[in-house]
Amino acid sequence: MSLRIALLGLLDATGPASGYDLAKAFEKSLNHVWQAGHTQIYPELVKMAEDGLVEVESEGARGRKIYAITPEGAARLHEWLVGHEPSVVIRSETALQAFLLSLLDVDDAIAVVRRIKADAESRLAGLECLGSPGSELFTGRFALDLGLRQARAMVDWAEATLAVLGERKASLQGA
Amino acid sequence: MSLRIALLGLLDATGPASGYDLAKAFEKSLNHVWQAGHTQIYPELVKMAEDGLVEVESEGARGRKIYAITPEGAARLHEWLVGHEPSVVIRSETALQAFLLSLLDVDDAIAVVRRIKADAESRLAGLECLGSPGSELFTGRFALDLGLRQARAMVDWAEATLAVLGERKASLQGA
DNA sequence: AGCTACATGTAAGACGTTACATGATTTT
DNA sequence: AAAATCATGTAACGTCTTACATGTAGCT
Repeated sequence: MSLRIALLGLLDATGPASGYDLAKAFEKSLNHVWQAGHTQIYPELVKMAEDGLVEVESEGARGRKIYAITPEGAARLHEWLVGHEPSVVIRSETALQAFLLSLLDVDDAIAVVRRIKADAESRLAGLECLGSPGSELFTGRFALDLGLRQARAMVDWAEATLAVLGERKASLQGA
Repeated sequence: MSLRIALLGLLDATGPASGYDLAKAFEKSLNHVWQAGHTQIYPELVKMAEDGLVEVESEGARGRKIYAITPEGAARLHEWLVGHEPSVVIRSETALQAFLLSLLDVDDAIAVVRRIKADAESRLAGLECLGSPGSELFTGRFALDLGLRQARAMVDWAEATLAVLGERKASLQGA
């Protein structure tokens, strides 16, 4: 369902586009929010066209098909955005690592948390770059801000956790 | 793959347990980290037993089967925890809503963000409750801290966004 | 006798990833 | 002429959800 919403949202925000364009848009603007490759996007667009949410506006060179959102599609999009209940389906491998951290000895745990921290920092840097002046964000300024806050929360967690693990290590060595 | 890890982690941390027990454990301790119902857990345990990662230690009343982690399973768990590269597969419906917020008029946007805020606050309250003294957290203190930070980041984002939207609304009315 | 909690499973379908496959146009 | 990019698709497989299905034990 949400893949449909993401596609409708992109079509609504940026105007008609091909599946190829939409796949590119996922890569460069939506990727910190939702992920999808072309193998998922192409069949979905066909189904959405069957359901009257989008239509092939024109066909270009190399079999290029330009899809446009229909009024029905726009209505569904609006409905979802306004009416969707926040459902927190969390499935984070990093959080799972964090959950099981106490099963590791201190040195392993420190190594794991350092890796998580480095990853979060590079993600943070990437997002900061996206938001820097000059970069065009047709939409998604709010989502970028959310992404930044979440990445910072992860970095902060890693730092706090490293501090705790460092203390634990020191007290073990003292013993 | 990660479902296996979560199950191995629970078995390693708390000792032998039935599929039923593990499903309960998911509900009450892992649910803010990974989610899985019994229909996913039971078949997975069978496959894991075939792969030698767990074994049926004993059978109790009502067809109850107690699974225990094998040395092989413990080795795989350790390997994953230490070696797993952080892969950020983000698929957050809330972030998608945030991304498309500018497609809504200001009042709708405010309503959506308020709902997100309320949801994040109740999640935060639930986590704070889990962490309160007296509650037994056999493992997962670090994951709880991470969850708290992420929930707080969401609440902060909602507040900041509401402030921006409020200003936007005021300037529209002034015009 | 009926209700609740325990305990396990199957099956259909939605959603997602990886690998495979094809061909047109543009650039080097 | 070769390579890169554009552009679309299918198939197999794995994961996850929802609905269905079954039976036991304890409590009231």
